[in-house]
Amino acid sequence: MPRRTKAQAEQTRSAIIDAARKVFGERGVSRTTMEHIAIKAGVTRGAIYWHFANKSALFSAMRDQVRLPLLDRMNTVLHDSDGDPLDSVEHLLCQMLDGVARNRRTRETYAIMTFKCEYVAELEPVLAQMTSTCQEMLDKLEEAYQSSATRNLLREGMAPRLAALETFAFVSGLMRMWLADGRGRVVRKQVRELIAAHVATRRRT
Amino acid sequence: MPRRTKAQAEQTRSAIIDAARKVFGERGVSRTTMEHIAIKAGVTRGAIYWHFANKSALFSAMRDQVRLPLLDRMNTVLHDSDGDPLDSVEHLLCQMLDGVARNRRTRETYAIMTFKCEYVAELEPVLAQMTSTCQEMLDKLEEAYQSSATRNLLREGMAPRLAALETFAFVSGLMRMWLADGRGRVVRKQVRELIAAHVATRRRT
DNA sequence: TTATATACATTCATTTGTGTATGTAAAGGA
DNA sequence: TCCTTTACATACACAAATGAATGTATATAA
Repeated sequence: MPRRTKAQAEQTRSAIIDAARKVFGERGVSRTTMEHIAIKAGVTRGAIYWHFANKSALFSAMRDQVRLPLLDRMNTVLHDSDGDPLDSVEHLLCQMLDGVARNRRTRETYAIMTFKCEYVAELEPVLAQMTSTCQEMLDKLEEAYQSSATRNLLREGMAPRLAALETFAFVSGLMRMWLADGRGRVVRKQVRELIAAHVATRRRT
Repeated sequence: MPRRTKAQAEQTRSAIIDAARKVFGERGVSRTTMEHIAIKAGVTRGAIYWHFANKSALFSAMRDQVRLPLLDRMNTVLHDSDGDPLDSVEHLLCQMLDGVARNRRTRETYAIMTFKCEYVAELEPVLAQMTSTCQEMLDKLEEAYQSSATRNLLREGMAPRLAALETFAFVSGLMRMWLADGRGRVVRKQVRELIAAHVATRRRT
């Protein structure tokens, strides 16, 4: 095997991440071996250990591929303070679910993070990080609801903080249902309606 | 070690399950060894293999300790057709979250099922079972909302099916948040209000 | 009372995975 | 052109972990 150029190396690196995502999805994170990933990627374990310190580093790399774009979108969508904040919330939720629906990489990664890994030991910090991301989104949501309350757009008697918590619980659960739905399509076809219905409960009548 | 009587055997069996729950919670399911469990339970692996075929059988036994009671409560609470169905729903949701809050066994088991196990291979059927349980609850919820619509108690323009799906997503996410909250108490203190607020969005004004 | 099944403990063979160490050939810089 | 570094492949040592096999003493049924 000749030594590869830098561009080729970058390509194998991403091939390794792709392979990891597939195998993680099939066998679960803890049951997949570096060897499994190597075979799927068409390299040897040596190559993987060259690019990543260990399995959890590889896991993190995979996760970052979807985490960072999400953070971007969250900030973008919830921060255009011109229109109706409730529209922004609805738009964000649709974007999030749409991203999962349309982008295979995103979908598979979320499925792994939800059903195919254990948040202990080296992955415990990941859980903490997720918690802080959630906290951030919670705050953003509360802001949006607060802002819509100020503009007299929020349903009366609805506390922004509680509304934000409820919305967050809703998307969190919805995402989970979507992923678990498999080929059932029970949830997937109605996602848009569901989100609209949810946000509608926030709108002043 | 003398041979134990049947009652004693039953006691060791449940001690093994208790130990498994603890170790699963600490190290995650796939990283816990039969040896770990055995040590925690004060027995040897031989004892565990006598009572359970393997780790996933042990996992199932642990799970059944909380799953079966839940099914009972679901049927009980959502089936007393005298009162306001919306009250029944609210009561059920409170019961579910309360169960997790009050009963350590329930709480730890749910935490394991949510964050500390991978639904692949032998645990794949577990996921399928969970899906069917969810389906059942969804149907029950839809029934309740349908019934409250018939009695003119449901908010106008709210479709029972969508409302049920949204409620389910809500509890599902709420449970997850509750479990992830750890000692933060951000969510836990407001659970009752949250549930009340959620069900309030269903009530006709 | 005796035989048998029970409820474990102990031991063993085998597999499997990890991390590292070492090998290697070509890329890239001087 | 030559030397160093890169990007891997190969090989090795070590540490679990599993499940089965075997041992054993006693409940328990007949």
